[in-house]
Amino acid sequence: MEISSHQSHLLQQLNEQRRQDVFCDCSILVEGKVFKAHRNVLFASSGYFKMLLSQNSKETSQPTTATFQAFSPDTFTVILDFVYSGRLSLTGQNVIEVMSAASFLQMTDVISVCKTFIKSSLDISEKEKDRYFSLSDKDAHSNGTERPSLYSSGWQEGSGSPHSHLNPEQGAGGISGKAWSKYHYHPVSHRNAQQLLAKHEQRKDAIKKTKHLRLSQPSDVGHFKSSKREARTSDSSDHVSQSEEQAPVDAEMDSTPVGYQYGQGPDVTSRSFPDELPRMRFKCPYCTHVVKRKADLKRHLRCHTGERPYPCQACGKRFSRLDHLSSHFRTIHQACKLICRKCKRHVTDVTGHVVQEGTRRYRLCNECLAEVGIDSLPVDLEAEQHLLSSSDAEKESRWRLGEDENRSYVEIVEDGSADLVIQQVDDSEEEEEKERKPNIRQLLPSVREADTRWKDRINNEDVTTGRS
DNA sequence: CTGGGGAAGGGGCCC
DNA sequence: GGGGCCCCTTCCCCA
Repeated sequence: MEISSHQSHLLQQLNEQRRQDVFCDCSILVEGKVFKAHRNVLFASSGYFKMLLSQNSKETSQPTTATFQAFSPDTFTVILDFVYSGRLSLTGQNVIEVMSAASFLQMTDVISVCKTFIKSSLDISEKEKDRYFSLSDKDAHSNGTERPSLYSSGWQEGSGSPHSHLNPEQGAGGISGKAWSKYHYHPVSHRNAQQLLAKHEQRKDAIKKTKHLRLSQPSDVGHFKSSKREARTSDSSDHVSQSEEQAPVDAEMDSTPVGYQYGQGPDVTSRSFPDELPRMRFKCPYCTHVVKRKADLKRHLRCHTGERPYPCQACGKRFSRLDHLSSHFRTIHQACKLICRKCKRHVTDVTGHVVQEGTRRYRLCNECLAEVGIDSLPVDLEAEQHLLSSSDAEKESRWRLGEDENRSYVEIVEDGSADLVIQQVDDSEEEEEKERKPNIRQLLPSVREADTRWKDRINNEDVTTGRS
């Protein structure tokens, strides 16, 4: 017999304990503000905390503290409230930052909901846009910076609204479509929209600089990095929107944080400015980037969603693009570069050998090999490649490029957010440590030791052999 | 502290 | 539309 109210009651009790600071064994410092929480709850809710707390599990008697500057206290309040209530208070103004924080904290459900929220707001924007264009130009121009079409959806989850502690599919399905009518919207001004973007950019910078934390940032946050080009694009568009304030359509395109072109076809702006823009342009809904091809937009979107559907079979590192994975695999795991790692000289299969260190492979010339006196096993790539056709050597190598895994991954993760989930792989290779356990070097000196053991050995060998 | 090199990642574009 | 290549920038590590 199940008592349906038990879960919510339990959560309520935990939330109450949190508010009264009862049994709280974890302090989170966010830009100077201290949040109290329970380790168990954080562990169960966030991949990031799971990672952190599992590293600290041996010291359970000590209260755990974590420090963040990658997001604001307000944002963390939203996150923490969600953790303890299952209710996510999203608005058009905080959604980017919440998503960014959720990405940092590896809370895939929250990311999914944020993405759905943004996508749904696109629908709203589209409808509003239609209504907007149906209005007279006079109205549009008289509005100045406050454009009715610039609706971003504010969303407060109601009592009966979808619970966020559900899988991404449920989350997406529950919010879009019919359920969307449950949420109310409020207009966001042009200025707010720009502030939203600017704030997001600041947060991205902040996330980049979070290395001072006891825990450095998870690698998956990296997808929020913005390229210079993007920044330039953003700058230029800001300039346009400011200098051409009288051109509503253009300004709208530049300032709207959520564009209209999310897989919907050519940009409406090409209708207004046929001479200035190519006929087919696809605008990123998350930034001001515009591409010519839909496929390029799809590819570009991965840098916002953090989707990394291409895992490396050798080290588990995930990539957003297959060609990046291929490049990584060739460079790191196949020792394709015919250069001695130590002396940097060109080597061939005759003058050098491939050495395997963990999952990493590289080449050493025979001389350096002798110097090092390596007990790492030289890898006989020839024997391996003998089994392979030259064209498909890569895919058929001992480590495959993850076709099967990739397929299943894509099937499972249709919204791409689950790539933030920490995989439990017992390969302890250094890159993997960097990727999934970014703070482990600081928390576990032994890892650092293992990291440098190889270099120390080489150095020692240099000393003993009288070479420098 | 700084410069160089490697790796990663993003965009353009061709096939 | 996907795969792949090339180019570029950024970040990180190391000497």
